This record gives sequence, structure tokens and C-alpha cells, in this order.
Amino acid sequence: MTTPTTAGTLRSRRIARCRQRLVEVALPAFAERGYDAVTVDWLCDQAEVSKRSFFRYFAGKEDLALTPLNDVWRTLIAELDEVLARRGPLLEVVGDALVEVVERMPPGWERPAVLSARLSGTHPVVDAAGMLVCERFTQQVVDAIVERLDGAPAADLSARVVCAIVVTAHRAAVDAWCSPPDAATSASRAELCALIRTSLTAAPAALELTLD
Amino acid sequence: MTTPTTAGTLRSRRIARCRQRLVEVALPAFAERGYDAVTVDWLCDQAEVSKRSFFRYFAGKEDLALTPLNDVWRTLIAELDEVLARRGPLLEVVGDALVEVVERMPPGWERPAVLSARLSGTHPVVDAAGMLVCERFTQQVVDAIVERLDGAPAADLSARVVCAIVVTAHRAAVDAWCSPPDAATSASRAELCALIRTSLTAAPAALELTLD
DNA sequence: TAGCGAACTGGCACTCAGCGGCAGTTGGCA
DNA sequence: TGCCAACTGCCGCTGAGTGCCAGTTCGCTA
Repeated sequence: MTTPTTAGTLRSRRIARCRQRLVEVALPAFAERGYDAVTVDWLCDQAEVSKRSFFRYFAGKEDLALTPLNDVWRTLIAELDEVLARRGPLLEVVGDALVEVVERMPPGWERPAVLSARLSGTHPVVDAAGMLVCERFTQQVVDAIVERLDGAPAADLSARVVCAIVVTAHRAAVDAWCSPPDAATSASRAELCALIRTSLTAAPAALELTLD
Repeated sequence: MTTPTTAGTLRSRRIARCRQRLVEVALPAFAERGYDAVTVDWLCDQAEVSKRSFFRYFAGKEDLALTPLNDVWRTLIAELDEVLARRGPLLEVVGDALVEVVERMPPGWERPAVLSARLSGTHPVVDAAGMLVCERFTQQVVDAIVERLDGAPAADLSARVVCAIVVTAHRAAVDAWCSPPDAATSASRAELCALIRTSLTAAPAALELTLD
């Protein structure tokens, strides 16, 4: 679903399968019975994984709930070096890279992603965990940019602001994407990519927004 | 510290004093012995408040840890109607309002605020809780703006982006403000306000940041 | 292809955050 | 003065997350 099960050693594939099994059990369960009503113990029972292992695979219950969405950011982080080697306005470079990563998510990613996004919208605890991952992403970008544009004044702040805009555009796009009632079955990733692109291009105009 | 103890009914003043006592005990303890090492039970013991009441006064341990910083956002939220009645670019309006709120925080606010900010920098759990409050702020602004500029295209997204920039500028300013080793005793609120203003005016230039 | 070492695993018991229920208290107000 | 509603403390519970350790499984090397 979120990690191809056909690469690496036997061991790492087994882990990937376990993680995947947990995600597959968890997200529909969260949607049907409620996030709080589904306990980690129950999930472990269902997926036949010990609780101890659960916390080796996931940083916590929220991490599990956000796996599909977080995978996007984690992939982006992993590819940062390559991304930041490109030329052009940072906002475009990062924004484009984000869209590309979404386009490359494994087949079948959409359905859990929608469930994950909805959970994030309704459960602040989950939402917060998602923001944390975005924050980690921002930190990486800032570090890389500061090192790269060593002398530039306020490169640090600029990088932060750019990331904030990208993250905001992404959030807005995902919100819109997952809200139609039939999104879980019909939302396409092309749609999401289009939404992200629209938000990204519309974002700079926000600075002109004036009251009265 | 964070709420004047001289207003409202006897009852509400008692509550305010309890909250304050807890904050006063907690923040230094977190700083000295570590956030995780200080348990809620211990804090309740020290402040002579039952655990049950603790969770009536605070949304959780992180909420307590962030009280000084969160108070800023909560005040801003409370005054939103008045703030959004002003004229001018939204970014300026909201940014200015934020600075004004900081300026009006009660005397002695600085020291716990610094401790709070440091905690937020070192403990992701705390940081996440802080972002959640900012998110709540953003949501309020978005709702108000959408209602106000009913017809405007993408008013929703624009409001989000503006808030994201304000929040980012604030974060950057607070980071810089609390990092000198002697900040806990010497950091002044004028300094913080200046930092926020600088970040806010520098932020729009981020859109121009270009690689190579 | 045997076997060694490292990495992983499950199980158990534990800590701690946070909540629900309830009976007792307190303060606001008529 | 006395009533009512809001608040309080206490008890016990659930569930997330961790530390420990002995057992196993896999990958690698000879």
C-alpha cells in the first residue's frame, strides 16, 4: 500500500508487510468505529503483531494513522538533496517536488490517504502529529538552504516561510480532496495533484489580501 | 503570571491562582529535571491541587507547559472580531495585533515564556500542542475572513497563507528570543516584539528566494 | 552448507496520562 | 438564611507507551 513489498532483504520485507497489514486493518477501523474506540491492543490482535513490535514499527498510534500522508513528506525529505540541487524559485522547486512525490506514491495509495486525511481533520491529536512531520521537513529544508546560501540575509526565515506556504497549500488541497463523501472510493491522485498546484499558484496572492 | 488574580468572582480567582501556582511550579521543574521526569502527580502534590482538578484547569500536561505562549494566541483569538474590523493588508493587521497582544501580556510573563519556548524547541510533543493552538487561531481567522469577504476567490486559502506566515514569523522570533543562555532572566518583551516585527517585514521577500 | 553473530521478536510487568462517576463542599444569590 | 448549581477531591479504571530479557531468525562468511 505504502511501501512496495518486493525490495530489500527477507527481513525488511516482512517488516514492511507487517506495517502494511496494520495500516490496512487500522484505517478502516478508525473510520468505522472511531479513532479512540480502536485500541492498539485490538489492532495488534487483528494484525497478529505483538504490541511491543507495534511500537517498533510506528512511533505511536498517530504515526500509524498518518502513514499514507506522512510517507509523502518522508519521501520528500529523503530526496531533498536532489530536489534542492535544481534551479529556480524555491517555492516552485519545492512545490513541484511535492507534486511529483504524490504522483509517484504506490498504486492504491489514495484510499488510505483519504481516510488518513479525514482522521487528521477530525482528530486534533492526529493533526498535530502530521504537523510535526511537516515541521521536520521544514527544518531539513532550512538547514540545507542555510548551508547552501551561506551569506544570504535571513535565508533561514525565507526558507521557513516558503515551507510554511507549501505545507499550507498542501493542507488546503488535501482538505478539499478528502471531503466529498465518496472520496474514499473515487478520489484520484491526479485530482489531488491538480489541487495542490492550484493552491500553490494562488498562494502568493495572499499577501495582497486587504481588509476594506 | 498569566492571568490577573484581581478580577471576577471569588471562585474564578481561586481557579486562576491554582493555574498560576501550577505554572510556577511546573516550568522551572521542567527546565531543571526534564519534561518527562516531572509527572503530573508530582506537580499536583507540589501545588496542592488534586489530579482531577489539574485536568479541569488544563487540557493536558503540554497545555500547562505552553501556558505563557498559548495565552498570547488565545488572547488574539478572543479579540479577533475587533482586530479584523481594522483596515489594511491582512498580513499587517494580524501581525500588528499579535505584537500588541505580546506587549500587553502581564508583567513577569517573560521568564515563564522563555522556559515554555525552550521546552517547545526540545520536546516535539510540546511543540505539536503549540502548533495546534496556532491552527485553531488560523481556523478562526479563515472562518471570519470567508464570511467577511464572501465573494472573493480563494479568500479561504489566502487567509490560511497569511496566518501561516504570521505563525512562522512568530516561531522564528521566539526561537531567536529564547536561545541566549541568559534569556530566562534577561530577555525583554520589547526585544521579542522587535524580533517579530523584523520577521514579519522580512517574510514577503521569501517568495523571491531563488536557487542558483 | 554449517554455524556464528547481529538484528529482530514476543511477552510481561510497569509507569503515567487522562477520564468517568460520585458524594461532599462552597460560593453566589434571592 | 438557606437553596441550588457549580465546583472539588477521591477512587479506580483504561489505554498508550517503555524497559527488560530470553528466545528466534536471518544474513553472511568460511
